[in-house]
Amino acid sequence: MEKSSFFQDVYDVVKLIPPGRATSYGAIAHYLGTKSSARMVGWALNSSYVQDIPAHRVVNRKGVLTGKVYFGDSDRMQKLLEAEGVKIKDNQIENFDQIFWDPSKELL
DNA sequence: GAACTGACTCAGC
DNA sequence: GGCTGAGCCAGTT
Repeated sequence: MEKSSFFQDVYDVVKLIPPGRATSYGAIAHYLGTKSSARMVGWALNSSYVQDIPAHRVVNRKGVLTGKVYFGDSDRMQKLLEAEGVKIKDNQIENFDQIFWDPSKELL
């Protein structure tokens, strides 16, 4: 972990996401300084789903649970979010604008 | 060591 | 207004 991995930065930010909140790949990528690498953010989680990363709090810019299928069960990601008070409608987060957590603003 | 891929995002048509 | 194409970086093959 001492290795300066772009992934490690992603994990750290995702872990800092408070319960009941969610962020987007682009927001994390922007916080890291590279808005263009939004794909890497999601991919980072895919490569490290085995770790204690609350990846269920990370969704795409539309608030859709794009990676829910990677959790093994399609409903697993949704239930995790609902357990935190996040409303999910058709695999999409309701009031996403309200629960949206921007690391570049919250963490500063 | 080079090519491919990948849970996204933006812009153009 | 919805779909397609191109771009991004780093890990995997």
